[in-house]
Amino acid sequence: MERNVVILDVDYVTHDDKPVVRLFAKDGEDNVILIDDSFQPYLYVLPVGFPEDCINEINEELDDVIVEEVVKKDFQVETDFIKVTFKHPQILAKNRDLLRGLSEVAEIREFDIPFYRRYLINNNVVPMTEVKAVGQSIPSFGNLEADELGIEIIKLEEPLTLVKDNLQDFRILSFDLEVRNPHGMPNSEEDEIIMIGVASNFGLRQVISTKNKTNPKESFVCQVSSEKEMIETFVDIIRDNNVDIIVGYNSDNFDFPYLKDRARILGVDLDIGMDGSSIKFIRRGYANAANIKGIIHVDLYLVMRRYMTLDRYTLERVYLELFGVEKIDVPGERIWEFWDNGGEELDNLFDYSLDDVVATLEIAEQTLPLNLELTRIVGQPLFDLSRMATGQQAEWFLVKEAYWDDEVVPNKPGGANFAVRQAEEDNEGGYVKEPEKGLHENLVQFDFRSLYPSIIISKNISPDVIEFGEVENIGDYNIAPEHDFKFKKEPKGFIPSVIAKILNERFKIKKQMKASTDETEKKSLDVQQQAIKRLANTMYGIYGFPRFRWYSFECAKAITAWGRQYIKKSIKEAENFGFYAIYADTDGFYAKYKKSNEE
DNA sequence: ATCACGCGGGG
DNA sequence: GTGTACGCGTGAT
Repeated sequence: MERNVVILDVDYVTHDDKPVVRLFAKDGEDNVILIDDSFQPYLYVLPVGFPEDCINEINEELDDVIVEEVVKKDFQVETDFIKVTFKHPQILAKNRDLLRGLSEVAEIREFDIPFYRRYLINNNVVPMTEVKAVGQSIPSFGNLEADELGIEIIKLEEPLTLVKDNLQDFRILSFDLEVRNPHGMPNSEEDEIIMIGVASNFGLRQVISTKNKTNPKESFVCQVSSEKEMIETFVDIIRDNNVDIIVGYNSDNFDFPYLKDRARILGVDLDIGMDGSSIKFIRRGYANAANIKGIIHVDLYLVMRRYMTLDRYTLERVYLELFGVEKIDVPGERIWEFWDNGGEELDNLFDYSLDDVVATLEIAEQTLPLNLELTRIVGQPLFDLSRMATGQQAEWFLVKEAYWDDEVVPNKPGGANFAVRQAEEDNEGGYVKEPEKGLHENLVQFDFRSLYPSIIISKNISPDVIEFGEVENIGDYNIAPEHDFKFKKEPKGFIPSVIAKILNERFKIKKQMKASTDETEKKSLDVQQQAIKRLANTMYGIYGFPRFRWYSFECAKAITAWGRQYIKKSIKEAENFGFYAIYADTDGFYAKYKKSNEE
């Protein structure tokens, strides 16, 4: 059978000792899980000497692996690698150190790329796009029973093919808890949930509570008899409304953990996952991320920290910044009093609860389009992408590009290397001319368009074309000011070529945008080009952070050195025409016109 | 200066 | 889960 579905998320499970990728997808109101058991984990080994010697050594040490010689590019140079394919990602992880320690092994590569991410990249499966799935509909898989869960399970028989990639109409639901906490911060063991606010982009506006407004007739409150019923009602709302994306504000750290604790205490099942599973908390560094299989949970707090630069990121502050409107505010430590006192105060608390959850929804509607575009460009799930730093987004984009370029990706800098790098002085950054005090009138403004990306492309700044040794013909190189780092003019470096490619894509989109007469399409194209711009601008940052794969302090220094040279040169040039810069920063300056005989 | 530590958001 | 945030301000040394 074949069926067009939208890919929402991905994971893998172990079935008969084999890793099986599961793609959580939707076809309208139908939940579909696609099963693919055809993909196997692998890593690359760089041999010390003859590949055969290395292959023999690996075969002696490891059972149940496929060992083969392959030619891949390493910093653009065709290189003999050995590809080692394992039966399971965990077996790969277990044998990494052993492989690294072998005498014929110089280096291991691509050993730390999560299995599901490798799957998406290598199979060109892009989350939040519509694809055609060809396979066999099966009644059950592992502990999944299709009828029982009300889903369809399709075992894939052919590679997925893209149908549509600019989908926008996802069903978004926001939620927010209010808690009765008279003794400081809420404690889930003692403090009950008193309200659950829900709002959606398909018209839902509701607060579930055990109390009601003074005038229940014209009320948005859904009154229930207990906290337990409150949670059950919330679960039903999620189940019944075919939700694609659930959003909250700080919901990774507060709402979902709290909800899960209370549900456990009250004996409520939170089995809202497409596979019948409950909310799970995935460790990400020191923080947890709340995950529901088949429903994408986006914590907007994390998104907003990347989306805009503010001194604080409270819901109120972010909302004010985005919409210029003050929200209703109830101080957290007084919520319990409003609840207990009832009357007008309780009415206000209900209004506050609804206001919060509606604000959260509005923020989602404002910011998710960009993140959907980034998801499709980067090629990793929205759940992951919304929790990545921009540098990580750029890195996973590059990992994908590297695969299709036949490049083996560099390892993350680490270990002893890391300490040395960290000790290095900070990169100088852009040129800043402190603004002159006073009120300036009749200023002219000058700035470079995407200065750093342009420099990376025009000077071919890339770790794979940097030359540290003596060179024969200096004319074959771009020489960075101040530091004299040498970059080959040919061939084009990996990162410059990737940036050139996406900026070209951006150019095409902007042209389409201008030509388009459809407002919705225009808007969507605009978001696409913004997403690309963000990614291109982040590439510079990739060079400057010591824990990224393409870290290169030399490249980072060369970019800013050229940047300073360009801006200073422009200021000087402007002076020749009688313009005097009163303030400059990195890629632009403000100047005023002065007559030649004036001071 | 340098370092270790802890915080953010949420109620 | 082929894993272990991050960047900044504070107060102590």
